[in-house]
Amino acid sequence: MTQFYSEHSKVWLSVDCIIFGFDDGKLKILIGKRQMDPGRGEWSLYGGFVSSDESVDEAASRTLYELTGLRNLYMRQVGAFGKVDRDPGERVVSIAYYALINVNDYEDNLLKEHGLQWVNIEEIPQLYSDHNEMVKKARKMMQQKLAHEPVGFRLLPALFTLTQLQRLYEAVNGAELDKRNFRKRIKEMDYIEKTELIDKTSSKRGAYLYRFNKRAYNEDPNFKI
Amino acid sequence: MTQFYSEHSKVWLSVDCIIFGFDDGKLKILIGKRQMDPGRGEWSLYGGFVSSDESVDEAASRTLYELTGLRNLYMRQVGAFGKVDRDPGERVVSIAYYALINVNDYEDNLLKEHGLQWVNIEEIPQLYSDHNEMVKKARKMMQQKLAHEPVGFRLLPALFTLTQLQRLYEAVNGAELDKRNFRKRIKEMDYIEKTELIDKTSSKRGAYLYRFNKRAYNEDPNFKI
DNA sequence: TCAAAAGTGTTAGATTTACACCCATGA
DNA sequence: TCATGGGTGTAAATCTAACACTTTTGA
Repeated sequence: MTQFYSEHSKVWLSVDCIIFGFDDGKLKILIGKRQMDPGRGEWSLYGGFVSSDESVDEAASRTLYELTGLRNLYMRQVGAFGKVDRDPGERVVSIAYYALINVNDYEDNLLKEHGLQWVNIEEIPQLYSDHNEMVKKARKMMQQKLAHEPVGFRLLPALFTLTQLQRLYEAVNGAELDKRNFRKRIKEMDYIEKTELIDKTSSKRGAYLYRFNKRAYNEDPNFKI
Repeated sequence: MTQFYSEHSKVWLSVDCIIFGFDDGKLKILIGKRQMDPGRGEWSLYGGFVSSDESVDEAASRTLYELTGLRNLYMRQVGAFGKVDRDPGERVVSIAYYALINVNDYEDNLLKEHGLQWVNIEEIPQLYSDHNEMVKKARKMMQQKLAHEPVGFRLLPALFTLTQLQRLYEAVNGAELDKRNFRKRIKEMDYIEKTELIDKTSSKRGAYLYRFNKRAYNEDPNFKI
């Protein structure tokens, strides 16, 4: 096992997940009270260790699955966090990932089971270790991503109104958008399809429901890179 | 030592460096033939192991210093590469970093000492393990960075001509730029200062030399983020 | 005197922003 | 009938892209 690199030291590798959700017009993440030492009781991201038979990406997927029961979530690596004493107990280097989920797909009983809750991104308390840094970087990367690729629908139900979509963009960017300009821009995106369905939950008149068309997106020449 | 996480397995952590330089109008990186097993003799990035008393960032700085003799290089993390079998010998997870250096600061004897050479970014051969992936991602990130922040001067001498700067942007973007539009854009950047010095090495008439003013950059309200 | 690189402005087109009113409905 | 959120177009301003000639000088 140690034939090549035995003179070097090994470290524990963990993954930590910044799980973004959108609810009540606000961008939120899932955090919980840490249930293990060191740091028991502190607010923390959900994480896990990378084991020897899985890649780091797989460890992140597995951790997300344990937490949400969902597979194939949209997930991107944020980066490695490797200060010597970032973990108060041992030398642990952590790779952070962010994921986008539709909060409706997330069952409330899982929140209790894992002792987690949704917290508004603007009101994150002090977190364990360097987790606040991770959240900050994840948020910046996610903002950047949303500005260039239509990943927003992953935070919404399969069918959504344009107002919902606009509120989502506003929450992520932290700035209000002009309704007419926003709709003009969406209309140019062939991969956001209007359906004939109408949502009446948020207005008397009702609003058309839209959906994301993945095929149209992949065929859009503007996004062939 | 293992009081908290002993049920989990540890891994070796390495850093790999994508060192960008600009010479002869071309964007290049430093690669060499690997001098250790496994993979001896294959083209490879320069790397090293993270030791127990240094952060991952420090390991990258140290590795860059060993290689170049330079400290405080511009350096950014590319990300963690963690496939199970990415290293043919052992489980090694690697954190890639890119760095920008002025090739004139790099002494040629170091090239020989480390068995390295500058290779045009468009002509990178097949590299050891997943190093080609690292280069690809590093290049994309560097492009992105250069498009939004004036980091280009780190690839140039302290004094440079506008033509040099333009060639640099062209090499990084892989596309030609219009000379007049480019110069107009540069003129608006107060942190790129014209000097009274003239460079005559590349033309009979001579071209004004410019320099980057860090203070002006930090005070530029457009870049307060 | 001429080859080679440096330097310089203007205009058309495209994109972005600002802005206000009518519609449909359930309470 | 009215309060609420849904839906729609135009014009000004800004930004981007295209484009060609003069200058300087060493060989």
